[in-house]
Amino acid sequence: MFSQTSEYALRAAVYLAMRAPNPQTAQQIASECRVPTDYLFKALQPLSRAGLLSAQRGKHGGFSLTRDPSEISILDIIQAVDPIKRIRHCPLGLKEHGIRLCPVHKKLDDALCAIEETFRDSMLSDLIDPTADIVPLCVKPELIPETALHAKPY
Amino acid sequence: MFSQTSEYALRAAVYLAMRAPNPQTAQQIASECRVPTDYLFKALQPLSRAGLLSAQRGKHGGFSLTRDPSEISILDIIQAVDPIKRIRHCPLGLKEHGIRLCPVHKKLDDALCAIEETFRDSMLSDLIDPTADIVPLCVKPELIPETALHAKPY
DNA sequence: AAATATGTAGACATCTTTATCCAGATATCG
DNA sequence: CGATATCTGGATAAAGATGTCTACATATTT
Repeated sequence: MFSQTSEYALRAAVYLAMRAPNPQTAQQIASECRVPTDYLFKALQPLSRAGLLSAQRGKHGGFSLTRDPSEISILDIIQAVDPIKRIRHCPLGLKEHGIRLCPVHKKLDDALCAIEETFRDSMLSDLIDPTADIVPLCVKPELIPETALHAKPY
Repeated sequence: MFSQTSEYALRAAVYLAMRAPNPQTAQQIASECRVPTDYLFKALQPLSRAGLLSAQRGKHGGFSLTRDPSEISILDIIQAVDPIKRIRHCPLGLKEHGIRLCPVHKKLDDALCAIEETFRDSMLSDLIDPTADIVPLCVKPELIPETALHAKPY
């Protein structure tokens, strides 16, 4: 339903949010998020192009979010990587009635619309609430390396 | 988001509902629903196997729904053709906490759940309400051949 | 400037989805 | 029974998604 690429991008974004504002290398992200390292670059490229994250080359480089996690939604990530294709015109391409959708496609589009709205209201910060008893990416709090948690930005 | 195959299957199901209980040939369905004829068979096979429609070979054969359109939901069609894959376990495969989902995947699964519920409540009969000013498949009422509309079952 | 750590980009491989083709099975009609 | 209409199922092709590999560009450190 949601593409593998969006799943990867979302994991990475959440991971970066957890460590914001410190940049994290592709190696780190890939390893913690269980994403194939080489493919991760592909998944992050659209996020970079959309201006959601910045990439820094060279030693102490890596990826970091360009905004506060409270200002980036799941929808931002999804739309950048693998946009939800709303149904705007009749998929049968009939011109008898152009814009208005028949009940079938209206229903399908309603579902897509609902997903958009749900994801629009879900900020990365909501997903990493430290008071919750489960932290994202299915890693227990005590498994997150102290060094990473308390790292200072360069 | 939804596969092409489900879209085709849904179109066919709605078309059959509009003409129920008369069987319609793949040719008719394909032509009216704008589905590649040869591919239509593939799309309908899972519906047939799920017992949602029955296929009759030979002259005056064709496909027909096995239940009243008011008792077949969009979800029935979707699940038969291209099931919605709910997120039941952590996609990262970590065993630290098995069943309960972290906030990220919980959110994604909530969206999938909402789709299921919406589609579960949408019956084919709802989509072909003759009092609506738009009939499904984006064909105007007057474009539906009289012969088809008033055909009697064999 | 050289060495090293990192992201970028394009080529390629593999798998899945979508689409096409065709020989065969089966039902109806005359 | 023979001819015709129709669905079935398997082979194959084309396109897109996913995954891997490698040469290269750029930033940091010494």
